[in-house]
Amino acid sequence: MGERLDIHNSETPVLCRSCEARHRGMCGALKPDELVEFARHTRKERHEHGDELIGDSTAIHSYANVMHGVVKLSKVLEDGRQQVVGLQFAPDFLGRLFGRESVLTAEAASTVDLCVIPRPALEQMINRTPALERRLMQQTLRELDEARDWMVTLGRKTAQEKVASFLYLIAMHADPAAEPVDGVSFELPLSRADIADFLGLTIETVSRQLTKLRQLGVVSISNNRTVEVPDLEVLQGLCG
Amino acid sequence: MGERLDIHNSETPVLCRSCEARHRGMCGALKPDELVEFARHTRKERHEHGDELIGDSTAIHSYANVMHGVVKLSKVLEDGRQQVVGLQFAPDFLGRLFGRESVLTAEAASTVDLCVIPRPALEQMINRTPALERRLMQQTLRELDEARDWMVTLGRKTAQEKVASFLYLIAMHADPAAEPVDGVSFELPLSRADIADFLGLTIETVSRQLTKLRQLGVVSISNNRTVEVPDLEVLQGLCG
DNA sequence: CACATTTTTTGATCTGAATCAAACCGTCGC
DNA sequence: GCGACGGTTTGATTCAGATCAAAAAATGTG
Repeated sequence: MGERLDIHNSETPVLCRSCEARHRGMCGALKPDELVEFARHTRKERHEHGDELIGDSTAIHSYANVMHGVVKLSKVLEDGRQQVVGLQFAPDFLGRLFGRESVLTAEAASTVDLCVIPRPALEQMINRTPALERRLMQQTLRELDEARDWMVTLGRKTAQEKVASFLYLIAMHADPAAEPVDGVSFELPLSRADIADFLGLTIETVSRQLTKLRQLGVVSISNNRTVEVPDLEVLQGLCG
Repeated sequence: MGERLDIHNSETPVLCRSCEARHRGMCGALKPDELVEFARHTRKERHEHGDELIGDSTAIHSYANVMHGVVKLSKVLEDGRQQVVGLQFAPDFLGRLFGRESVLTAEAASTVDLCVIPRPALEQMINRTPALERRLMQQTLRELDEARDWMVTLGRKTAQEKVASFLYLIAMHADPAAEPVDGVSFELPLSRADIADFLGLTIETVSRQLTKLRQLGVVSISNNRTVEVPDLEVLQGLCG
């Protein structure tokens, strides 16, 4: 667990020092010299809300770490029906390893800072650094767990439970340290339309359920975006 | 692609010679001597339809390859609502790598043959054999892709499309070589109740939609289990 | 084989969420 | 300040799929 010993090492690239990926993300697997090598290939990119980061069926030329913001992963049926299949927060890894082309669309749900690395550079690094591959494996397994949890929500929960589950998910990501006992406050990273696409509902139903949760005193919402949850345990109780 | 050159090598363990995992599964990553080493730790197990292979919230002591049959992965909410979150066919890998305890239930959906390996043995092998870890990574990524595809089905498709998608999924697994142009015939590995839990529907709705597909001439079903699809392309067209 | 049990199908009715429609509310530019 | 415009909320109605109920078919059993 001595991974942080080198934080004050002058060799650590400046940009990496405050990066979440360095601590909790994939770069935590890298030794100082490996990190320097890694940073030689990366570039920082800022994207605004709505920007498409990866297009469906486009060739995969690069990967990235989410440094800040929220990325929305989604799929669409030919007739336009859309389903959000994942949300990525800092310090998640972005991109489909070993894939020929992307099978989904990635879009900036908020202002997003990415640390982008070209595909060949990362793949060489993975081949040389087992610890890095292991980290990425663990993140992939976590994403699989999350996807399966969400399948339960999509397949078996009521609209009310879905909306509560969504708020709970965001609350936990906004403040991962929060105990369910505490109250928390956070900004919704998604519009009602995106929330609906995440939950397999319509905009109207999402709105109605939010209203209902407000009436129950489970949450209060200001400016359509700022959510306050006085008691996370109550919210959790409504998740089904 | 010379992986099969050693098939006639007398060193290849007898049980492995006809095993799908040896060819398309994780054991394809092993060199002959590694395979021998691997086989020293494994045991073959047969389970009957309905047997619980892994219990929710139980410690993970071993992993396995599915040699034959279908395994159903599912999750339940406290009040008993159930969602099937995955199906594993030969030669899929079974078990949550690096996890402390299982977050789901695995159950034999048919008679299932497993090649079981104790957790420490596999983990040591992974640490010594990068190619093995890579294979498992690829399988995990594939499972993640499948989970996300299924999220679209659960969140955005109609009952008819869900049932068609399920039949199409099974048809493709029953005969992976089949072109969508051909017709195929296969046995359903799941009961109506399991299908309903997979699709987020009720038994009655599944039954009604199957009847409707039969009336449309898209499938014909005998003995409740044997399905014939005269034209896979038509079925695919109904998947949404 | 007859009988009991489980699984599946079919039918009638109900309901939660979708759809259709309109009002409301920032906020942005002029 | 005003109107225009996207996003959100609220209301009325419809409908797909759930629920309740029972018949029919498959499966097991002495």
